[in-house]
Formats: sequence, structure tokens, C-alpha cells
Amino acid sequence: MFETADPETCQRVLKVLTLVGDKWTLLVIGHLEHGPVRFGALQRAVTGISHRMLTVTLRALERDGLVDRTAYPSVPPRVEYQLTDLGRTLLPPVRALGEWAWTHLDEIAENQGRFTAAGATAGLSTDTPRSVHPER
Amino acid sequence: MFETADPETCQRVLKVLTLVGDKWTLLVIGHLEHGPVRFGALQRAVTGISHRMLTVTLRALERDGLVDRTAYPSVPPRVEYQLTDLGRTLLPPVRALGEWAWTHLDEIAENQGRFTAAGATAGLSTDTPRSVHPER
DNA sequence: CCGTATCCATTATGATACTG
DNA sequence: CAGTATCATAATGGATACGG
Repeated sequence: MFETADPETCQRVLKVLTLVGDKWTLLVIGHLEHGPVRFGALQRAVTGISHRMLTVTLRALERDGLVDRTAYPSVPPRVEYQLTDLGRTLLPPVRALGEWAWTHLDEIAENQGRFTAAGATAGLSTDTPRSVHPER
Repeated sequence: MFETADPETCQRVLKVLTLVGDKWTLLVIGHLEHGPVRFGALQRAVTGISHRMLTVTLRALERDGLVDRTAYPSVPPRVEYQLTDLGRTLLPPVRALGEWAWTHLDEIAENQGRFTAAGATAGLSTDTPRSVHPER
């Protein structure tokens, strides 16, 4: 990736991260995988999300055309959210990250513990320095 | 993904998002794809990143065991960063997101424009409400 | 060249309360 | 049940300056 390390690529990836790289968006998209879901059901499914943040997240996804909102004029109100065609194209990348999370999180937790423990142990490399002024 | 919409899955995905879902981490990882890169080269490659944020990002990746840091005791100093084996496992998901970004960003930009333009047009659904009290 | 610390502005998030 | 508004706070990120 990023074979051409050009500014434009960075810009685009940055924009995507601001879209889906926040605390809740990917989780919400993941839970919309199998069809329409009601607001309340979503909130129960996405552990820990607040009422407000679910609303905010869904509004952003709606604005970006990743999610469709359908309100039924019943009493009490019923509102369902589902992925658009565009939203579904995000599922493979989301799944990839999700599976990575599931597979490697324990390993990372170990590393974090080790890091604080190590600390002073990690000194400079003993590799032969190429020169005093390596480049230019 | 998230077939089992259990709290544990949410926890894990949340943790991963706090690890790699920030503004710069995925871009930095992407630019480390092909081997060791010097600090300065990284900063030039990742358009717009500040000196401070590159340092912060790299420290976090180092702590999590995704990146190795090698300092050569030359003057001026030379420091190289490279992905660990664990870090390389993150490349496929990162690539997937990067490619999605490249493919769909224009479409999203259009949708955003349309949303503000539409606004009042989008009313309630005209679907037949199932009942006044849809569930329970 | 690389790293760190400080200061500061902006943003993201959560709690709460109120409306239809 | 779903949405919105307000407020307080934490987290994020950039500029800058200094040290090794």
C-alpha cells in the first residue's frame, strides 16, 4: 500500500479515518451487517455506546451515504437503520480489522506489559554505524 | 462479523480502534511496509504529520510490539523503524481500508454534498406501519 | 537528526434533561 | 422509543523551544 507515497493518498486515507476511525463507527457498521436494525436494538448490541453517541454516529453515516434511515410513523416511534450498497462495500475491510482484533489483541496486551517492565533494558543498537554522517 | 454481538467482542474491537484508529497510525504502518525507514524519511512520507505526532505514534506502536526501533549511535543520530512480525499481520487489514478509501471517497464526497442539499426533502417513510405498538 | 516537554486550541464523548 | 440540546470534561493534536 501507499507505493506512491504521495500527498494525495495521505489525504484520502486521512479522510477515511476521520469517517470511520472514531470510537464507534466500525462497531455500528459491523452490527448492521445482516439487515435493518432498530435504534434500541443497536444500542443494546454495541456495548457501552451512549444514546447520544449512537445518534451522532448514525447521522454521520447517513450523511455519508453508508446507512439508510427508515422511520415508521407508529406510536411509539420505530426507526430502522440499514447499510446502503456503498455501506456494504465497507464490510470486508471492517471484517478484516475485526478479525485481526480478535486474533492479536492478547499478544498486544502482553507486549504492553513487557514494555513497561523492560524500559531501561533497551539500549542503543550495537550494529556497526555506517559512518558518522550516514547520508548526503 | 460480530455474529455473536457479545460485550467481549465490542471490548476487543474498541481496544483495537484506540490502537490504530487514530489520525496517523495506519498511515505510518502503511509507509513501513517495505522495510526499515528513518524518522526523517517517515515524516516526509506521511504528509502533514508533525514531528511530535510522529514520535508519539511510533512510541505507541513500539510499546504494542508492532514496530521495532533501532538507534545507531552516529552523529547526527540515525534511527530506523520497521514492522515486527506482529506489525506485518496488520498490513492486510490496513491495505483493505486503504483501497476502500481510494475507491469510494469520491462517492462519499458527493453524498455529503447531497445531504445538505436534500435536508427538508427527506420525510418519513411511507411504508405501512405494522401496528401502533410494533413489538412486545 | 532525533527526542521530549510545555503550552494551547480544538474536538470527541458522556451525563442529563426535555420533547414528540 | 427515538431525537435533540446543553453542559462539563477528557482526549487529541499542533506549534514551539530546548536537549542530546
